[in-house]
Amino acid sequence: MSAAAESQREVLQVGPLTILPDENLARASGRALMLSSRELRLLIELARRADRIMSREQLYSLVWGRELRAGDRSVDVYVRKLRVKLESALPGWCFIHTHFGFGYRLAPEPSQHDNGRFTTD
Amino acid sequence: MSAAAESQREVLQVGPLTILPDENLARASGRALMLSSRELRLLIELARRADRIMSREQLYSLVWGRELRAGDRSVDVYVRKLRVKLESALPGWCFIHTHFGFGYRLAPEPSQHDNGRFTTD
DNA sequence: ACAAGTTGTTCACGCCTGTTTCACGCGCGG
DNA sequence: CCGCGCGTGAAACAGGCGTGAACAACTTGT
Repeated sequence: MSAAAESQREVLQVGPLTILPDENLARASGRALMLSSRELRLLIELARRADRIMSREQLYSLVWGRELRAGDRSVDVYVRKLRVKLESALPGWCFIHTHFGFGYRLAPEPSQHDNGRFTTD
Repeated sequence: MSAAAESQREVLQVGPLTILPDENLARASGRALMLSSRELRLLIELARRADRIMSREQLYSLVWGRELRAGDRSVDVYVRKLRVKLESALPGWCFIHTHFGFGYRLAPEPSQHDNGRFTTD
């Protein structure tokens, strides 16, 4: 890889999360996360479409590279693995939000998930 | 993703509300709302005819895809659910207005509950 | 090649959310 | 004051999703 390719390196910033796909690495407030290959890949694909709802079919296709079979819960399982590690690394933050019947959405939010209740005082 | 496909996407703007039917998502001042399938669908159909009075029969037909049966209060129930979540996300705004005997109308208005209402105990 | 640890996949149980329906009471309009 | 439309809470039901664990596949060290 040349210096030109280096300058193109993708850097995904999601709140206190920094994801470097080309380095196979994600950092939480600077500290490297210990993610497996699939976990990181899922986080990357979620982060590339941050704040957008991604269906299980889309995520499976992006991460596993093939079509999701009916009844396959792989995405759910890896979403959980990610949630556990992210919660462990950044307590008080909520990143992966479930949209019932649709899929998941990545967005950095404080644990108070009372969607839109602000004290403007 | 081409620019052509992107330009076809429906975007409904209702005051501080942004509704993206193709993404199954609605935002309040940029923040994603947590709406169920039916709630979102109802909001979409209301927003597509914003500022127009929609009868329960019309709304039910658009959202549920079949004819409203006599005595069915489903539309009322979901209007309430939407009102609660919208009020929670955007305090001080009133979006769904009741037209007695006719139906509902979606329009962004500041909540002006100071017009002559007092508690006489 | 074998053992041990790690990662990936599948399964089943049950909670929790969403949907439908019902009932009660208030309010609007006549 | 009366009647019906509407607001509202909650029960009942269904199924999507969270979760732990067993099992398989892969990696690493000796």
